Amino acid sequence: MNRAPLPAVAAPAAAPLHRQRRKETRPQELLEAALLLFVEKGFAATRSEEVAHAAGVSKGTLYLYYPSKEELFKAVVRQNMSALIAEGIEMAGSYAGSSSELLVELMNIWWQKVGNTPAAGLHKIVLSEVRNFPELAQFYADEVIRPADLLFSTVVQRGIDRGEFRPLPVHEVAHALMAPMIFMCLHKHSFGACPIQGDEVDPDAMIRTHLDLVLRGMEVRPPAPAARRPRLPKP
Amino acid sequence: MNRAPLPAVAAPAAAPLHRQRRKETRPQELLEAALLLFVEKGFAATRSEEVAHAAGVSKGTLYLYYPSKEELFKAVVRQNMSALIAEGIEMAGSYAGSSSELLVELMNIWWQKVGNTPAAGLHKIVLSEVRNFPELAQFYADEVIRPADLLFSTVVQRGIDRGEFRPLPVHEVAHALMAPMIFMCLHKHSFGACPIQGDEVDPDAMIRTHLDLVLRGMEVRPPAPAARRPRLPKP
Amino acid sequence: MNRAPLPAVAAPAAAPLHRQRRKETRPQELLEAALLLFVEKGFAATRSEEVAHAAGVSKGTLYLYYPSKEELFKAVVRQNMSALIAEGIEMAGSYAGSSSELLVELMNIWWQKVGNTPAAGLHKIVLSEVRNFPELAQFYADEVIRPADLLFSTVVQRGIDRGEFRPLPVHEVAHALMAPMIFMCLHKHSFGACPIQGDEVDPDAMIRTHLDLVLRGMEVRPPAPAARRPRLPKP
Amino acid sequence: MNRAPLPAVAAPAAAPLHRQRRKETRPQELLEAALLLFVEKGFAATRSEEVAHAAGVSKGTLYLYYPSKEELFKAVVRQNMSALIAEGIEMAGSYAGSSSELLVELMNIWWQKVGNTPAAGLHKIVLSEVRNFPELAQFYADEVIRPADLLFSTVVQRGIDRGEFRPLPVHEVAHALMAPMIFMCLHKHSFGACPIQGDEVDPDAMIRTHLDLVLRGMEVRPPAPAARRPRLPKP
DNA sequence: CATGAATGAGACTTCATTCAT
DNA sequence: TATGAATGAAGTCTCATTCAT
Repeated sequence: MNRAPLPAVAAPAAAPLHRQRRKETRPQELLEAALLLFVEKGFAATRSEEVAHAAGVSKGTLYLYYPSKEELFKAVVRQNMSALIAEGIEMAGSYAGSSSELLVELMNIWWQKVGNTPAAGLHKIVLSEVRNFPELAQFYADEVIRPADLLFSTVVQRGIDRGEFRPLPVHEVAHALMAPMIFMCLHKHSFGACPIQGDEVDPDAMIRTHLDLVLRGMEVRPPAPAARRPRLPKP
Repeated sequence: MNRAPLPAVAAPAAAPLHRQRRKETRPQELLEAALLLFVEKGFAATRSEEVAHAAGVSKGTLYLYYPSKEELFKAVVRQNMSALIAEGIEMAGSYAGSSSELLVELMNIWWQKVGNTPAAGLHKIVLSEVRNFPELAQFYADEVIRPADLLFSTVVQRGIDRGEFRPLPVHEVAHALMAPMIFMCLHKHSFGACPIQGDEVDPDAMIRTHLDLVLRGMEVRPPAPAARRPRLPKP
Repeated sequence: MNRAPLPAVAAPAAAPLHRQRRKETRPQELLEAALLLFVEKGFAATRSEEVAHAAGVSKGTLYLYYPSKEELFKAVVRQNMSALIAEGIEMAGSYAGSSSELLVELMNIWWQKVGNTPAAGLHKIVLSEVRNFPELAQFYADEVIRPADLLFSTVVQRGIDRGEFRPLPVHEVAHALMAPMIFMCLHKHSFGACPIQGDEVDPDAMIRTHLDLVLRGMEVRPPAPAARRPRLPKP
Repeated sequence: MNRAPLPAVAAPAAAPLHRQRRKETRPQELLEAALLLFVEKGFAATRSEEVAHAAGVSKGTLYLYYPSKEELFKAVVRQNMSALIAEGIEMAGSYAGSSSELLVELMNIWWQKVGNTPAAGLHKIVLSEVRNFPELAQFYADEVIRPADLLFSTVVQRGIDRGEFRPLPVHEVAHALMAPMIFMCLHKHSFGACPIQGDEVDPDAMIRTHLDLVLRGMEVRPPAPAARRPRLPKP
């Protein structure tokens, strides 16, 4: 594949300072470099030497902190995962406004703090690599999917309880709410990063429309005349 | 990574017809085997010998038809791409019912003929590998994204023109409609394929809910009292 | 250590014949090359590429036949081991002469067929590497040490039974008989292979003397006057 | 190979005396640790960090005393070599008893002071590594083999001169006497250190038998009737 | 003196690709 | 055409050695 002579994605400002000791900050620097490269090129196409170089250290140093490329990968996932969760949880609790507004707020913040962050690319790597790292699947489900599901389900239920939303299957709604957000993350770090003619997707506009549609669709109002409503497929 | 001794994903059903299998179908068989394996393990983790073996031929034969693994990969993408598009286009035109019903129908069929097909996994590989195969980006945009966008945009516009839907930004709506479908495809071929405790997502239920919400959100109806409607974020 | 640019210990007569297919003979050739190199330099100091080169093939080919350097090593031991055993067993049986003569005969043949063979060097590698390959210990004990012990013990017992030898602890005698033989093998492939001033050990003369002494010491004769016999240490 | 996380074979018994341990003894401690580890795992499989750790110092400190692992190895050999020789020489001279008794005494003491000592393992490493350290060969021959040969040859000659032993080739007899001793040392540090089923060799019993046989074989007595003596092989 | 973080040459191993049969 | 043995570039990882602190 592409094999530029060590791109030095984030080459250290001052190269001459060789052999500086920074045991405390090294893991973090390596993790950041690795996140960027894994997201950009995928796990297999990222050489461990590239990661080291991008973090401003030599090949050997990487292995001082992570015993293998696989472990480095998992560490990247774990680190960013925890961050992801922390974000979501801390904002869930005591909200006074309407549930619609809370949802908009949540989505909004999530997009700002996660979706627009390099960590958003994490979804892409995990998606690409779960089959090769089966242990990540459960981890991701426990640490990301379920908590997020819980968060949104709770808010949706709150809206139903308060009479803001019509009765709805909360988990499915939660998924329907999140799916386009995740989708945009994935897009941003795949097609979105390539120079494509005529495919300008504006994430913000898309998300705004998505919320506009779905929130309206959740409102408590008399359904449209039966004749006009299409029959939804049953599995 | 996992390196089972050549799992023979689709071992030649009928070996007895010694090297007399129709040579015309070789490329097709190779592409099918490759699709399955690329989807399952990713591009890099799939060995060309595995593909050959799964297609019932020897390693050398693969190179008789495709000059490299990269070309094989692109051929897989191209072949399945075309199929994807063909499906959608052919049904768009002459539909008599309501636009809502048409959308439901389209989604429905797409899910049947694409989403539930191994070809759906294509999205996953392309997503994972575009950055390593920049040429695929434009190709994918031209062959998949834009046509699909066009298809859905047209139907949405039709609905607006016929007074079924309220005025809406058609492209964004098209994306909002498709995103959860694509998302489900991706999920199915990543997390969905792993044995996870407590993450049972039912694609059909989710999609039904998604359509229910969005179609309702598109309907022409007096908006909710201004006070209750949350302010949507502006970029 | 020494890093000559691929010594080609036994470089193939005709180098130009690249890519000749010899699936049948390859394992044997590799094993022979490996035996020589392992004996000469030890396991760790032998690069797998050297072995391949000495066998006239490329690095990759080695791994077509043996999955790792460790497995290659074990295969070398196993192969030569079996040979060793076969030699010993086949000569044990029906001997008509005196037990002394039989012992001399056995030692003689063993030295011709094993001691003077590259396989003799096997003792050295195994000795050097057992601690790193614990599984070899049992293997070697079962396949080499015990059978050899049995062979010699049987002959010694035969001699005692026939009144040729005085009553003796057969196992200890067996070991005392073999030890100098093994020692010579080890010497031959270590110091013996180095150009040393003033250490000319003549294996044959040494072995002849060893047998002369020990066989005489086993004979049935009135012991020397008690006064002259030294007290042997008791553990 | 085996790569336990630094077993600390001889971890510093008393750590509290912070970096105040007598600097004079450092080299000695390093040599001892190195001897143990080299004997146990071989030269290549012993990491210099392990040696340092076992001696209770850091990796860097090792290099303050020995410029390289090779030099450390040679120092280990040299140091222990001298010890070996010193032992033997000092007792040879003024002995009053019979030569048989002197030999038994020598063997006895050697086994106590060398054979049962970690230094005995030295034979193993040197044997394994001479070919990689050619300079050691001459050194070892000069410092160990020749002096030992001289020592034993002298005693044998003394026995012949005094009419205790029959005329014999003294050097060969010296070798025949030593071989089983060396052999037992080697065994002790290779197979002897592995848990093997059914190969219980008792070094003391074996050595006792060896001496019993050989000393008897050396006695001045009428040879057995010519007819019964086997013809020894001539080279 | 001592430390231990950092380095980088070098070893093992994989696998896409070639080519004699 | 088809095969599969053979190749060798390239990647992962180790560890002897260095050197800033």
